[in-house]
Amino acid sequence: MTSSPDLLFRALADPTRRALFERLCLEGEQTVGALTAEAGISQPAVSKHLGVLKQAGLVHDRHEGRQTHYSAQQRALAPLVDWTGRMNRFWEARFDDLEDLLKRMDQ
Amino acid sequence: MTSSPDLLFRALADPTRRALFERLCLEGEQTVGALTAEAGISQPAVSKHLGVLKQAGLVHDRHEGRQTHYSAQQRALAPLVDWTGRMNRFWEARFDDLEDLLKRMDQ
DNA sequence: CACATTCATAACTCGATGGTTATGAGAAAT
DNA sequence: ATTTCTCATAACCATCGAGTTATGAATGTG
Repeated sequence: MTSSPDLLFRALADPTRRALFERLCLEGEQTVGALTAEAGISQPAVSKHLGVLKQAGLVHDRHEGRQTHYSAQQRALAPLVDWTGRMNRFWEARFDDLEDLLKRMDQ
Repeated sequence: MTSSPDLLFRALADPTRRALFERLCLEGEQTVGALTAEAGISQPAVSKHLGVLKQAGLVHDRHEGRQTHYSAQQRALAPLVDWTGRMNRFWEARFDDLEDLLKRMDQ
């Protein structure tokens, strides 16, 4: 039972994969060939990385003729944002508590 | 030159490590012994994970007598939040462009 | 001092993972 | 029909990483 943040963190842990995702985010849809041209690794390696990203829901593929276009699915980052939010909420909560404490001590 | 988000993603990619960090975030400072008691793995394994988290700046350790207390450094998540923000900003930008386009088409 | 406790490090094992080359499937071009 | 192009998959290899046990260093305790 691999939870949702787990797949995301694992997929984005690899720098090559993150670079691919960033390119798709910043430059929009790209073919495998275009991605391979700048990735510095072989085409099969790129395809495998794209497969991992796809399984994590981070990218979407569209087949057109004999080439495949990949695009970023930024919505998939939501669980990641939620997670960091949950981890920070408690920091803020404690901060608020501290503020309250200081206020009460001040009176 | 491992960049900042890289260390963070890699550190948080492991579920055991993420669980440790979550515990420190939610329950506050803990000794290695306390963490080991619930981690389901050996003490050396926990120590190693804490070492990785520490190197990523996600936790801070405080030595007191013969035990070490670890606590979460939630501020370290900032680069991660920034990164997701950068990846999403473009999504919003495109969304805005689309909205603009639709408005212009409407007139 | 001798012993116990707490943690970190060393040495090792083993499965996961990222890379490669080879090849096949499908679509386009000649 | 044959060839070419684009991508995915298979098979393999090397490295990495997470776990283990064993042990040492440092601190407290009898």
